[in-house]
Amino acid sequence: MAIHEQYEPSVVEQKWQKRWAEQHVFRMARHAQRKKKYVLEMLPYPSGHLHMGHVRVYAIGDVYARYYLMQGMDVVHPMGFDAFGLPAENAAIKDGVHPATRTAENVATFRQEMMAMGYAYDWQLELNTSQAEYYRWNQWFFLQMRKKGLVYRRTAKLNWCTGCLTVIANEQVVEGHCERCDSVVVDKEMREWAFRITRYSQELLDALEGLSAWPERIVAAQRNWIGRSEGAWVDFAVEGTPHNIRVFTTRLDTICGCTYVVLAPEHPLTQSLITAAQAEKVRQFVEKISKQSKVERTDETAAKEGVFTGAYAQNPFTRERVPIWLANFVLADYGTGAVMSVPAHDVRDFAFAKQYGLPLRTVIQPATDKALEEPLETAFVEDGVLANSGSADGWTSPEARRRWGEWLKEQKLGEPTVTYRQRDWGFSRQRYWGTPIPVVYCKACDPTEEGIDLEASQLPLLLPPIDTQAVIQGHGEPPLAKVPSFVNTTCPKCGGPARREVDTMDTFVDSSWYYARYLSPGFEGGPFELAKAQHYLPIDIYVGGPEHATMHLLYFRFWCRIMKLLGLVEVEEPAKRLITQGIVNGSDGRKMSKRWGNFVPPLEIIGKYGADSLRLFVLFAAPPERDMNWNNEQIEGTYRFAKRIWALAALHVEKVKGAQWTGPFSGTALEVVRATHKCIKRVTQAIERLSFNTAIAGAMEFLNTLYAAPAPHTEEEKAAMRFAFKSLALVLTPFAPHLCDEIWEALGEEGCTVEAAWPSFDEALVVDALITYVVQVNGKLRAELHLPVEATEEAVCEAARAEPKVAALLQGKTVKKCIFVPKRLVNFVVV
RNA sequence: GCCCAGGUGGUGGAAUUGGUAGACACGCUAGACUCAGGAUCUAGAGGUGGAAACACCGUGGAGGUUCGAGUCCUCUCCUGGGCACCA
Repeated sequence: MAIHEQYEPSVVEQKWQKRWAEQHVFRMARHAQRKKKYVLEMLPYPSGHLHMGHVRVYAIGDVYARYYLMQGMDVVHPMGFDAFGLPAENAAIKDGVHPATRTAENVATFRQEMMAMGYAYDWQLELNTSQAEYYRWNQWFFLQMRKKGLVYRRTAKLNWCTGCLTVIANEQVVEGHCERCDSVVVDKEMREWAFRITRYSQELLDALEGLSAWPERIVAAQRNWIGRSEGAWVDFAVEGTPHNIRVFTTRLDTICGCTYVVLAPEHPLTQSLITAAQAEKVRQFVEKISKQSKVERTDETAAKEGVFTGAYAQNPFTRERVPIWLANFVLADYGTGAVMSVPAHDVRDFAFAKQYGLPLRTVIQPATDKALEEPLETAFVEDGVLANSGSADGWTSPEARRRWGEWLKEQKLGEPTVTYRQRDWGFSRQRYWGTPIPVVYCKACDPTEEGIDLEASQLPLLLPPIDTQAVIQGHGEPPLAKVPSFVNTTCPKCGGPARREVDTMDTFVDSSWYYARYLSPGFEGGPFELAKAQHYLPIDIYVGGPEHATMHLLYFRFWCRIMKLLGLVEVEEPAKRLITQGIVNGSDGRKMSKRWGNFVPPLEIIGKYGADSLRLFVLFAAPPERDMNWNNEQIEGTYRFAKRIWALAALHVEKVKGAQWTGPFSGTALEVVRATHKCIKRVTQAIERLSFNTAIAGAMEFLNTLYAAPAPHTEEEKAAMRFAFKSLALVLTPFAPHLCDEIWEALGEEGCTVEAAWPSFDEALVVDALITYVVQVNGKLRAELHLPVEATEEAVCEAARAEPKVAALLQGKTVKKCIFVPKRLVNFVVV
């Protein structure tokens, strides 16, 4: 369309989307000799349609992809689909449509809607995790990791989601509910497969230090999640038996104040400790607790309950005899499943001791203040100075922990140690629509069901075709168990009859390494081409939601280490810089959802205002990392901005497109040139510091200046205006690419904006000829001066004093001091 | 309880290093154009007082440092998020 016609976004946008695709503008290695830049947004699950959250993340990534292209880099910017997963399977339960069919439809829709947004993707790199050419490498990784002892099968009380009807990982449980579907999560004793991510707990923690370009909140969330805790284990001998109770404590300094020990009811020693007198009480207690779910048990408001076992242990420090109790608040799977209780110096122990009438002993006194008042009204939990602790009296808490830790080790009674809150990553899912686990069970070769690995040559192990309605029913049984042709197989070892594993893998496995596969998506000789990975990794900028802080973002850091261990990559950390975008809420501030009737489909907005205006809106309304609300009036505002650019271009472009001016600019032309340089500087720096909203504001301000400028008449003025429009098209193209390319073309320029160089600015022209000086008297604003840039300090102060208002205030006073800030202000300090 | 973000007009948000608080935009008001509405353009606008000039007050609250504080320090309140009977 011609620029003098009315602005019609759909026409402009389709034209340029087609042209970009035809000319392969965004193809990886199009300029292979350039420095690489890998810009990536987290790959989406293809649900029905793109929503505003997607529009926002991809718009953020797109700004950088286009910006770095123009900065002369070889930009990789791929997109793909996290296509396995529950929603498609849940839909199949309802309507019997095979997940593969539905997923294919959804992928097509997603791709089409993304294209309508004009994102700068290299679609040649597209990948789909539900395709065998992708998931076969999940299976390959599984086999490699098994060889390294990083995968194992275990029986445990697992998190069973009552909605998804599958086991889920610890990371996916939020306050006792499923992170995905919000259903209640219950305990279920099951066998499952797990990755030994805890082997890397310390490394994952240490390396957080190096992630300086990750948001602090994500780093902090991971640190919390890993939950490193320094302390010591100590063995308490059980009186009259050969057993020891091993406790874990972070407060070894308080050990002389230990007046009882407590075991988790599930502790392996529990049964052997019970005395006849207490047997019935203990049995009832254990039964009661075993019926409670993890959620009930770990609810802090729940009553602390316990029971005396009848047995005693010996404190290895004081040689005292202390009773052994069981209690609901002691967790079997943290530390050693047993604690030493020091009621005087631990809030929880204090409450428990009061409740059951157990004794307290104060062994720590505040370092500075006077001694604690007895009896204690609350536990004193801070570090201090030891008391009532024999020869250790007077030591400080840290000193006691260190010295006693050494002593324990010498005596072989204990040892300083570190525990972590993080658990191994259980990845078995009792679902169909995921990667089959390449393992079989053979009664003859593998009686304990550890699983026998397939040979690498037997991969991929394909998901079998199924009668959807018969197999996917949502009853909580693994659907694959209902497919005899899949289940029944032969043992790779003995050739006898065997059964296949029927669980599939967590989809977080898929997203743990996809970023490496993008670089060579069709590669068949391994998960990816090593040379490509070496050249393009790590990801330079990774954009995605903060909700993945302790799930995907932790798993993919783990997996990167696995890939390094396997010699596949050289880097340890997958992503240098992380940007976590805020949520797009509805206009009422609530989560955008059909339920609240505040849902705005992007496609509708594209149809009404165009993709450029939508991109401008999501980037202008708030800084990328902050939450924002959709606003029907603000989108009108960005649309108006787009129309104003178009209208002014229509007015001038034809007249100025051939204008040439080599000499220095002057008069109104110079003002236009200065405004242009100012705009380039502002936008460039704003992009660099992730402040896209102010980048757009800078362009808006520039446009307002151009509106206010007189229409160009002379060749000089025309050349200045041409320069202004060229620059505007270049700096705004990361935000509104279609519109900018149209203007670029109307100006008679070749190709498209992303193939042009990012404009540079002249620092000398960024400063106005006249500087506004603020004149203060005692720090209060009293006058404004407009003086030439070259005015000296003396001249400025002189002019300031001459201002009538200032002169009046200085009348009869002594100027103690005169503060001069170049190009900014003068402040007279008077008394 | 611990950790992380935040708190600025009617609204979304600006304010690299302490230096004109409120850029830019929405909404609003007035005017122009129009038969009219919409669109568009022009102008106005933190609050209080005042016809105006102008004055005073103003970045959750209280102190402090400084010629000068949204910005730095101390304490405190509130909102959102993460972790947690974690020994």
